[in-house]
This record gives sequence, C-alpha cells and structure tokens, in this order.
Amino acid sequence: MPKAYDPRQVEGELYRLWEESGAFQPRTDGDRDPFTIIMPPPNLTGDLHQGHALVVALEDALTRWHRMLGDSTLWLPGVDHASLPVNAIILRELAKEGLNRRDIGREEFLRRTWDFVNRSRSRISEQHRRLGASADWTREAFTMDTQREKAVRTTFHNLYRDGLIYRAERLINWCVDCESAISDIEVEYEDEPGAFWHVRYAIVDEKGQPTGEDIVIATTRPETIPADTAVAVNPEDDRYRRLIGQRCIVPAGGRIVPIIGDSAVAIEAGTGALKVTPGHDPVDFEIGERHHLPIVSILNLNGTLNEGAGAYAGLDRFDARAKIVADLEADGRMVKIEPHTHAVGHCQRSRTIVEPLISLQWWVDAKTLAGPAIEAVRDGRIRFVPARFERTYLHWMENIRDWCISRQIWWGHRIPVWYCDACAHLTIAVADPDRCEGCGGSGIRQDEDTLDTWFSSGLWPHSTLGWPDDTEDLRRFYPTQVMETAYDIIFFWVARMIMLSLYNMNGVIPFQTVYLHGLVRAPDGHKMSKSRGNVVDPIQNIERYGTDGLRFALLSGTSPGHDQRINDDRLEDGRNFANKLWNASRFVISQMDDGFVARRPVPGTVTAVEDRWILSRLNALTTNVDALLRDFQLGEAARQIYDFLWGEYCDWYIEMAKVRQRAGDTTPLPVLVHALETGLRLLHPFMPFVTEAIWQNLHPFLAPTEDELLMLQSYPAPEPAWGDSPAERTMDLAMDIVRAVRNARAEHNVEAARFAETYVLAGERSEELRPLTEAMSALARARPLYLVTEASAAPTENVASAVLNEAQVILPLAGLLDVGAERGRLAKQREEAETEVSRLEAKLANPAFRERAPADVVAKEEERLAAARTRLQGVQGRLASFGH
RNA sequence: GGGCGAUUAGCUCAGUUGGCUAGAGCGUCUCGCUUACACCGAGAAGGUCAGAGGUUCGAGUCCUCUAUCGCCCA
Repeated sequence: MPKAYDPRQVEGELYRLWEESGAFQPRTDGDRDPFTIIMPPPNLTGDLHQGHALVVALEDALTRWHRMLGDSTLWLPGVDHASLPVNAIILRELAKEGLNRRDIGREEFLRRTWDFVNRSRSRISEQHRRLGASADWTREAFTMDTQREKAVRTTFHNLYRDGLIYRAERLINWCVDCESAISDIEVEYEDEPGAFWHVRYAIVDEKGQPTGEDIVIATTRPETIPADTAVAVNPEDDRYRRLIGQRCIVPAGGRIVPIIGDSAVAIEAGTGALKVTPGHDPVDFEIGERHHLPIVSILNLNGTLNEGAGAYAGLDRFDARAKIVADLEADGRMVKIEPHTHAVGHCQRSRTIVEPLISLQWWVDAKTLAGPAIEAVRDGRIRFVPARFERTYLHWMENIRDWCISRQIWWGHRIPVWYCDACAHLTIAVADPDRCEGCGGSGIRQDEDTLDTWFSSGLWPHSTLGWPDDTEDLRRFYPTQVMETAYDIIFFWVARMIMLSLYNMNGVIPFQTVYLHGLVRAPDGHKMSKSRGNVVDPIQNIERYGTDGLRFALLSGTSPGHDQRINDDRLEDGRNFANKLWNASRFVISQMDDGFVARRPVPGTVTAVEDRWILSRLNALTTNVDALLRDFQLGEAARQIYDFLWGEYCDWYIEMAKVRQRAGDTTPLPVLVHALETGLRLLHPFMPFVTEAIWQNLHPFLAPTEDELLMLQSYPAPEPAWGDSPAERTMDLAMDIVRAVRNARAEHNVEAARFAETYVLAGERSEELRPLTEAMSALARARPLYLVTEASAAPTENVASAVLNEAQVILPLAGLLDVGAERGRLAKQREEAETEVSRLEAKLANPAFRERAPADVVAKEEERLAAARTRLQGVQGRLASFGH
C-alpha cells in the first residue's frame, strides 16, 4: 500500500469491479424486503453540478446502507428531457448559423436535438460513475424513451377519458422568448422599480359626448390601455360610487367602456380607479368574467402589438409603452407618473417578462387530482423529512389551480391528440392512429404542441418500473420507499408525482418518505448559477480531493432541509480523513504476516481494558449510527463515524495497542482488525472508494466471506454484549491522566523528547489503572511512572501537579519547575473547582430540584459534587505547599 | 400582506423527545521524541448560544415579542 491514499489510482478500477459484479442490481434471493429509490432525473442540458453530487452522495449512501442490510435494493437512475431548456440550447446553436427552427423544420430540428441529447446522456452517466453511484444502470430510464412515451400517452388518454384533461381558451402565461405557454409555477415574481401612470379617462354621456368630467386611473402597464374594456372602482369607495354605471373613453383607441363596481378593487392602491384589461391580466380577467366584459387581445406571440392596438400595431411591447406614454402626455391625459415598485412575472427559464394573454391550451384538472394527494399526506401514508414541508405541500395543494400542460415547442412528448378534417371528433391514442376514431376518415392531424416536461417526470415513480405494463419490477418495487430530492421542486415534481401516481396506480402511493435536502451554495453563501459564474464542477473537486473527499464534505455538512456552503477547507478535511484511514489501515495490515487470519473477538473472552473499551465504544457507535440512519440523519452519522475512527481508534486505541505489541503481546491484533473492519463497513456508504480499497487489502487476513466486496458485506448491527461501562470508566480516567501529564509538561516546557518521572495518585482507582501503566507511561512520556494510592508516597516539593476528580498527577521537575507558572496553574484549577462546587451546591440545596428532577439526575449531580469537592481539596493541598 | 427557516468560538457548522461544566473542522499561538499518517501528532487560547420577556427544579434546546438575513406563497 502506498504511503498516501491516491484516489485516482483506485476509483476507476473499483467502480468497474462493482459494476461488473452485478452488485448494483437488486438481489431477489431469499426473503428480502425491497428498498427502492428512484433517482431524480437530472436535466440533459449540461454537466452535473454540486447539487447533483449531493443527491448522489445522499441516495448512494442510503442505497449502499440498505444493500448492506440485506434488502432487495434498487436505485434506479434516469434522465429528464428538459424540453424548454434543451429547446433553448438548440435554438441558440441554430441562431449561430443564422437559422431558426422553421427554417429547418420539425424533423431536422428533432434530429439535431437527439444528437445533442445522446451526447449529453453519456456525459452525465460518466459523471455519475465518477461520483461512485451504485445505481442499477441496466434499468436506466429516460423520459423520452419508448416505454416512458407509452406511459405518457396512456396517462393522457385516461385523464382525457375521465374528463381530467381538457382543452380550453384561457388566460395563460406566455413567454415571448420561449415562444410557448408556461405554467403558473414557472413564473417567478420579482420586485422591480416601475411606476404608477395616472391617466385621465374622459367620462361621456349617453350619446358618447364628453361631460367634461374625468376619472383618473392608475396603471403599471400603460401599453395595455388599448385592450381596456372597462374601468372599475370599489362600490364602497365614496369618491367614485356615483360614477358606477356611467361610461368613459379609453384614451388610446377611443373605445367607450363602462365604469363598473367590483370589490376586488383596492381603494387605497393608486387612485382607487382601475382600468380593466381582461385579455392581459389575471385579476382583470376575473373581473371581466363577473361583469361579462368583452376580451380584447392586443399582443402578438412575439411580443409586438397586433392590429387590435390600432395606431400602435407592430410596435414591440416596450416601445409601445413609451409611445403610448408620450402620446398621453402630449394629449394632456397624463396626470402624473408616480414611482412604484411592483412584482413583475418572469419566465423561470428565459428570465424575460411573461405576458398574460388568452390562448387555446390543454389543461389538467389539478383540483380533482389534488384531493387524494392531500389525503395521502394528511393521513401519514406519505411523510416528509423534515416534517415542516408537509405544510408547504398542503398549502399549495389546497390552493392548486388547473395546470396548463401544452407547450408550443417541438422537443418533448407530442400531444397524443389527432384532429379530424371531416368531423369534430378528437382521437386520443397511445399508438399513432391512421384514421379518425369518430368517422373513420383518414384526414387526421396530430396536435402540433408538446407536453410540459413535468407531465412525464410526474409519472417517474411508476413509469420507470414499467407502467402501464404489468411488470415484475412494478409489482416488486412499487411503492418505493424514499423520494430524495431538493426542497425547491416540491410543487414542480413531488406534488405532481403524488397526484399522477395515485391516479395511475389506483390510489397506491408512489413513495413512503419524501426526504428533502437543501441547496449547495458557494462559499460566500450565494446560490451557484451559471449566470453568476460561480458554479463549481464536482468533477474538478473529485480530481483534487477524491470522490470520497467530496462526498464526505457534502454529507458531513448536511442536515435535512438546510442549505449548506461548500468550501475548500471542508473538502480538504474529507480528503485528509480518507488519507488518515488509509494510513491507520496500512499500519494494521503491516502488523500481519502472510497467511495470518484475524479471528473475530468474542464478547467475554477479551480481557485487556483498552480492548474492551474500543469494542464498547464501537458498539455505542454502531447503535447510534443505526438509529441516526433510520432517522435520515446522515450528516450526524457521518460525523460520529469520523469522530470514532480518528479520535478514538487512531488517536488512542492504535497508540495503546502499539505499546503492547512492542512488548511482544499479539492479543491486540484481532481487536485492531475487527474495530477497523467494522469501521470500514460503517463508513462504506459515505466513503465507498477508500473503504473498499482498504478492505480489499485487509480481506486476505479476514475469515472467509461469501462475497469478495466490502459493498456486499453486512452492515454492522448493535451488539449489546460489547457494552462495557467499567472499561469505559477506566479508560476515561487513564486518558484524563495522560492529558493532564501532557498539559503539565507543555506548560513547564519539558522537552518533548524527554522522559520525566511522574506520580499518579489515584487512591482506590489505582488497581484498575495498573494494567494501563505502560500505556500511560508511553503516551504521556512519563517514565518512571509510579502509580500510588497514598499522597505520602509522592513528593511535594518542586513538583508540577494537576488535580483531577479522581486522581492527581505529580511531576517532580526540580530545576525545570517554573514556580510562578505552577502557582498560576493551581490557582486556575482552584477557581474552576470552586465555581463547580458552589454551582452544584446551590443546585442540590434547592429542595425543588430534589423533589422534581428525576432521581438519576439528582444522583448524578451528587456524584459530581463529591468529585468536585475532592478535587478542590486536592488543589488546596497542592497550593498549601506553595505557602498559600 | 401571509408562511417558513436561519442567527452558537475569527471562519464554516453540529448540537432532534429540556439535564451542557456548549462541541467539531479550519484558522491562530506553542512544541514536535515516536517509521501508520506533516493530507500528521501533542498542548493552548478563543463563546453573556442575536436581543428582551416567559414557562420550568433546570432553557442553546419549549413559548411570546423584537431585530437582522434568506426562502416560499399571494
């Protein structure tokens, strides 16, 4: 084994070994519980980012853990066709050649897109492998492959049949840049500085002649004035109530419109009078419906104004605004322009301003589908981790609006609807039809539009398993156990998977637990994004720190639902941990000759205190990790394994074992091996490569195993028989003594290399410490080390000392003793002991505490007080020798 | 406007049924004999747990309010 762990030497080869062994595929032998995670499919737009790395780290950890528990474990990977983003990329490429999609036609456009997609797929799959993902690649799914297309068409067909999909002309969100409708949740509102333009509308009499009176409205969108079909005021508003029923002139275009009363008008906003534009505003659309107002549409799909805008036709929407404002000012119709910040809707993808307009689109009746989806979470069949996201989910579900699913782009699932030239019948089919289902005519045309990508990813938990076919996988692995994803796609994805899965799967939930992780942010706390230019490529991190270093950094910093920052320090720590483990293992392995087989220690036969201690600690760790993982606390589990391996196993146990081995005692070896091997198994789900690499080196010295891979060994289970609190108590004391000696030496500047005579005064606890004399002596560089029971057996002059609760450490330093420093040390120790004694005395003197606190807590505090008093007494004794 | 989250050592963060004398990594300072490891070892310094009230024998942990930052929804 090389002196330093080099991830590049082992990762690629180990991954091949794992994958070729077939271990990524679920084992179905025996009586195994299924454990399934369907991977959230990454977009095919580019490379994986740190968020994906976190997804892999978490899901792979859960997967490997369950595989080691012996479950029939399936982690099913896949990718998402991401219609709008991919479409945008292809359009951009075309634009470089001076082309648009209509120049090349649908077929050529799709050919180019598939080309891009295939390249992108293989890159993403390679990146997943670099991350160590133990996913079953034989089952990899793609939202656009034939099986998933069948699922999409079947779902569409059934929803239409049940009246849950319909086509209607409604107000939609139009993205000028994407040239498509988008759904409500793809619109992001941002506060932007704008203005309230106060515009004077002339009131007219029955003949349409101006009465000379005006009504002043305030609008944030003057360019929509030509589409006004009313002016509305609140009927409670005394200023305007008398005007209700009268009419006024729209100052651009000259249309005469009614003044209506509607309680949706906010009295205090603007002037309290609202122009009503049902064709271009959702609130106005509703007002229009209540008052049966005509709808005027003045926008073309490319963002220019149409002939409905009269003189402004042909102008771009932003130019039109400027022109209309200028004209109103010229006409004296502009009363004032008041700066005003308001929320402006942007397309999530293109960031351009979204235009509400009337359009004929396909819709899903989300309200109906939401019912069972709400129930499944309310009654606990599906639970969220962390639980607070249940409220987020429920609130959204309870206020859900119908979902616009048609997109006016070519990349995606083409809507499986065929219109007939001869009759009005719509043919909705899974397989392409060649004639109209209604009249049998052959003149049929498929709908030009495609479906929202989320419609296909909404089927993911069952479509990936083969639905609508009645497959073995579907029967075995549905419902899945865990859906692990980011909290920012609860509405986009989680909610829709629940709705569509319940619908398609006869009310059976898609997953039991929704585990939501936070965002991975840049070191400065900002969101990583391409536009910010602060995206870090996880593959670069892997090159520098190894996959395990990256994974450990991500996992140890994670706690459910919370964002985390990732920086080089954290990655370095992960890399260092891998190296530390590598070297500890190198040491252990170097202790064994060829042909040696480490027997597994058996509880009751292990006698050395330090052996009993490390095995007891190991059992405590195993017990904690088991509970933490069951509770999805992966970060805490990772940290505890780290603390055990580095802080207890390496720093103390190995060092103590060396002492015995140097004396020719070989008994620590099986314990060294067992604790290490168990630690490797515990850590494997978090750091798969380094643990497997070490295990492969360790394997020859282990009792034969059925499988030759660490990834297929069993996960350590708690073994209460290893619990040994007497050994822990003894070791705690021994470690305290060693620390106290080291501390005293350091403060008196005793040369590190020098062995110094040391007395340990431990009273009745001396006997249990005696077997550790040599260990303490070596670790504290205390030689000779006298373990004494009586204070009289130790010198008192010219000594440095430390007083612990149950022992004292005395170092005769003669000429080396810094008297001033020693006085200071002792005074500090006294102060600490005094504070502790008085704190505990006060607590125990409180009758309420004795009455109400549990007996074990009271007993513990009493013990502490007794110990603190002994300690104080000891320090005072020490100080006395200095004449205090 | 409504909801949620965060605020703990110089920095990044743990601390999940209230018992903590508040921890870790990094950074800082001191010292490094010891062939597993300098991607290391030993020691040290460093915190009124955002603020104010409250509940409780006991609050970093529960409740109320306030402040700052962030996110979601309207």
